[in-house]
Amino acid sequence: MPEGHTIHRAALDQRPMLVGQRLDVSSPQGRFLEGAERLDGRTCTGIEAYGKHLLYSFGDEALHIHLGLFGVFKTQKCPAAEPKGAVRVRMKSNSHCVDINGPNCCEILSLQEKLALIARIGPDVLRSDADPDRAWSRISRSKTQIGVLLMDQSVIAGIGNIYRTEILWRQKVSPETPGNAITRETFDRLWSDAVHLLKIGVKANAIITVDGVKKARSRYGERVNIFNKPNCPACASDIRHMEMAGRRAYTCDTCQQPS
DNA sequence: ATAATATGGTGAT
DNA sequence: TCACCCTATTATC
Repeated sequence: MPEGHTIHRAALDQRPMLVGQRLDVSSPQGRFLEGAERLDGRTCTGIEAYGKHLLYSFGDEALHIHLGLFGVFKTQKCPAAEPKGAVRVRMKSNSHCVDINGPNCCEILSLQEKLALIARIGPDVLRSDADPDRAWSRISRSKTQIGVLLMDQSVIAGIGNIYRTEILWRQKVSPETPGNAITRETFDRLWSDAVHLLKIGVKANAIITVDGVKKARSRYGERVNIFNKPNCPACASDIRHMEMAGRRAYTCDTCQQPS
């Protein structure tokens, strides 16, 4: 589930459930007992997403959540059901209960640590305050392949493995193109398409990169163009895949040119 | 039914 | 380079 759209969607969903209320915070699984005790009974003052990170503010301190590969948020109305699975954190307001299972990262940050985290994350395509020039300056000066750069959260935040593959295919750019061979015009297209697609992702609460598809049926299915697919929907060529930034990237050598 | 795989990133080795 | 986090879907029998 978790590329940037999932986290921004969670922020939108959970704000009205938690913000402005005193929360009962616990760790049913037991691996966040100290942190839960520290936050228990305090008022949640805001929820903000930065790339794939979610920050629940409690005054100056913040609960920092990163879902990793298989962490999940589960929300329900009160009264809450028994915790299901390994619930690291449960936060209950008067009205709702939010459970977080299997996060990669679950910690309390001081104000200073929170600012440091935000500072090391690149511009987030889903944030209106994002500055694409920061990403452009990194990309245009780098010999690293664009497929690697798009996955580097310090260069550009929010894009994950599926969006990387799909954005490059839609914009007909080979993932193996060096960053410094990307023109400003091409970069602008990549950035705009990322913004466009992740916004759709927030709305649908799913990754959809095929124009005209509205609903998510299965995980891939008709929702993506070439990710995990054998053939290109545009030209029917074989889709080639390679390891890039530690994950499998896909490309169509006919449709996607180096630059 | 059970097994394999992955939309991610950190910290140890 | 690898273990970890331990969910959800997909693949295989």
